[in-house]
Amino acid sequence: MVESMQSRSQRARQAVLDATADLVAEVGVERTTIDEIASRSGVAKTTIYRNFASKEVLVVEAVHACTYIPVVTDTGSLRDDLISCFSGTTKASYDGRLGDMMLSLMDAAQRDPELGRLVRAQTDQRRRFATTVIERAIARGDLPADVDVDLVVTLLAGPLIYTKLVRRQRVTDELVAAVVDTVLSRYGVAPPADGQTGTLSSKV
Amino acid sequence: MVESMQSRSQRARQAVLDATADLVAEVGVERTTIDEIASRSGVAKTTIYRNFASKEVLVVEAVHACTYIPVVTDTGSLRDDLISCFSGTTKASYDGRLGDMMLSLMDAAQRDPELGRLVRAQTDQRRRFATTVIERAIARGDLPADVDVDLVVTLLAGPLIYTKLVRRQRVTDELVAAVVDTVLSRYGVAPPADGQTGTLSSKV
DNA sequence: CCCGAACGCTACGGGACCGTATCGGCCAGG
DNA sequence: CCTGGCCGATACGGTCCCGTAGCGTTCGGG
Repeated sequence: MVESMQSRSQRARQAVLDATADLVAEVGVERTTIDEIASRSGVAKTTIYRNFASKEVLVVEAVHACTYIPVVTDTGSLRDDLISCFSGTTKASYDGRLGDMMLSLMDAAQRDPELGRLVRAQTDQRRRFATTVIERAIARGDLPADVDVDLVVTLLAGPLIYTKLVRRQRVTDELVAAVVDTVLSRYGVAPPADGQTGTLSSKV
Repeated sequence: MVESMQSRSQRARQAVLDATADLVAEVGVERTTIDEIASRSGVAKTTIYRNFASKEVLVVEAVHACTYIPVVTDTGSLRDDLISCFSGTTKASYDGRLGDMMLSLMDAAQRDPELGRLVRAQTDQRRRFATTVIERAIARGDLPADVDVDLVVTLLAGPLIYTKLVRRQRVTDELVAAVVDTVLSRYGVAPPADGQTGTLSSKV
């Protein structure tokens, strides 16, 4: 009953989730087939059907297995924390395999409730990191208390995700800084004097 | 050789494009099948194959057939023109059938060059409307000449498209105004004094 | 050491689409 | 009127994928 007692099951399971993530990233959710997952992972199709109820469940677990959780910094500077937060989430989450999966996941989420919940959870989770940073700034008095936090998060995340998913361009540090500075300027937080778009603190 | 001499061909063609758009909006590009298009449109599968080389070509033409082109206003007020522009494109383009097609199109565009060009063209076209408005404001002196127009468009369009496609929420007039005002404040253009997010001019 | 549980392999029937061929019917131009 | 060209309907072989069954094998705990 203990978790660590399984060994070859566990290895097989991981191989299946890996192959699923790879396939979804390559050909999308729809074109991902159990047969292909089986042949890539080296796990028999029978075994996959024994362990996963449906392709959707499989995809959900595969996404969870490769989701990155950023470290939310607390430097005392709202601007630096936001830049760090969005550099982290955007780079680590939307680059690499998960980035290639997102569009297909969001598309499939329109029709499958299971995947719909998954995408919503992922989106909410990402937003919560930024929300935390902003609420801390409000508590410090760096932002007015009546700021619409949800709106601010949308103003910050929107251009970055749009750049990545719709325009299919790299999200550079300069873009992140420019977005953060633009939004903060509306609330009276000025960007650093040296250079218009500022430079990212080296720890990213 | 004249266009108006075809009649039943023309009707059939339109029925096929309509059915294709409906299907893509409902079930996505991948699950859209020629058989189903045939049965919905009442046009024989044979005829469809005679007139369209591939499903991708068919989808491209279907999208073109239902693309809305907004009227770019020129009121002399940058703020009003931007709000009008983005209200128009976001509402008319991303609501309705085209809105339901976009995610699936963008996903499919990752793998099919034909659809990739289509999505890119659509995106560029939308951006050009905003670009026009902004460049006119620069010419008037309402904005500094060294403004990064491309960045501004991204800052404006990003939150709206993100709200629509990723969060699956309605893009309200209030959101459009809030986004425009936030971005313009960075460049010294102040929102109207009455109310924080401003009210949309009635002509939208 | 040994037995049971889980796995790998192969094979199967069924279904969905594809793209094409065949043929009969209908509409338009000459 | 009548003929050529386009359309509609049907049918077909082929391919891919599904989900399950049967059976031999292998690994791990007792």
